[in-house]
Amino acid sequence: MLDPMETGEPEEFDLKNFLPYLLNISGEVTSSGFQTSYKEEYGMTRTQWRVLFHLGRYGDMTARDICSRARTHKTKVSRAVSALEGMRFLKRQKDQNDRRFETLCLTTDGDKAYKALCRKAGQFDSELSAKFTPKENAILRRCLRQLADFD
Amino acid sequence: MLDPMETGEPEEFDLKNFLPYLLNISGEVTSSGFQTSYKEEYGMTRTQWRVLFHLGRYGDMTARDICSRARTHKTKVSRAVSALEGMRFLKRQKDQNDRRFETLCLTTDGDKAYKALCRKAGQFDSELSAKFTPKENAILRRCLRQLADFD
DNA sequence: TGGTATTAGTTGAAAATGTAACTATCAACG
DNA sequence: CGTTGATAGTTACATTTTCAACTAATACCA
Repeated sequence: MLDPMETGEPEEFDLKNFLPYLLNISGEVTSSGFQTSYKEEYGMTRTQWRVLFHLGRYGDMTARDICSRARTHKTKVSRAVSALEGMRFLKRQKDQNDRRFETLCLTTDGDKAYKALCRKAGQFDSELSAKFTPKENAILRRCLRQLADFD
Repeated sequence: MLDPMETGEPEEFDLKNFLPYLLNISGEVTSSGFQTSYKEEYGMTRTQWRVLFHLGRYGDMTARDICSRARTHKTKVSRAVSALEGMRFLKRQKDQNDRRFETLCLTTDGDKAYKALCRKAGQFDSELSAKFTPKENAILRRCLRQLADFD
């Protein structure tokens, strides 16, 4: 395992501090715990959860809006929308001015599911937040929003 | 971005501050940028990258070790190991004392790939770190390690 | 007009992942 | 021994995601 091209490179790189890796692992760990609450009860995937929450939280919008707000690819959103439509959680409405668009809006059932999951999400987030001080929480979230290109 | 809709409902939950969501989005955004460097050049997936880096950074170990250190499911690791073996980036060696185990170790090619990608990763991480102050970086990484159940 | 480029969204095939069951090896205990 | 149970790793099958076309509607511009 000796490498003749070794140029005395300092081996300072530490995987456990590499941000993309850390973000993915912590994202998987935290999400997989929370996911059971909607997967078992509603048979929903993570992407479907995202779409539901965007509509529930920010009101009616197009698939394109969800794509850009959630930095999610349009095929993922398209399929999630179809699935949620099949569950009768949302409806589509063609824009009469520009018929390429369709506005998505939650049905009563969809809104009910959103509100129920919203409570669970709030509780789950509180448990996670409890691990840190208010200041750490603020910094953590601000950094993450910046990395996610939010704001 | 628009603020919460004050339509009457007490809407305290904010998606953009929900930790699992934030972690996933920021993880996807940061990883997808970095991923091109190993996907195009080595045809490697994210899981394969993980396995390669664990062996490169921490030395020979079993698949089980990688599973627990990277919090990755054993089927993912198993397939990544097979793929990396097919690329001649690693070899397996049955443990003579307990033949259920096999120790994985990088080949010369695997180590070369690791070192090349290591430089890119270090550079990439520096660019990300530059967005924050040293203190923010320290807090961010410490929080993430804790969420990931590291240490 | 008409031709070209964009944009919103869908679809099919290939790749990756998740889940559960499977093989093989070893340990513990009668 | 032999049975039971645990552990390392693989495999089969279903689901999800990715990637590259694709349709349909609109915008731009000569």
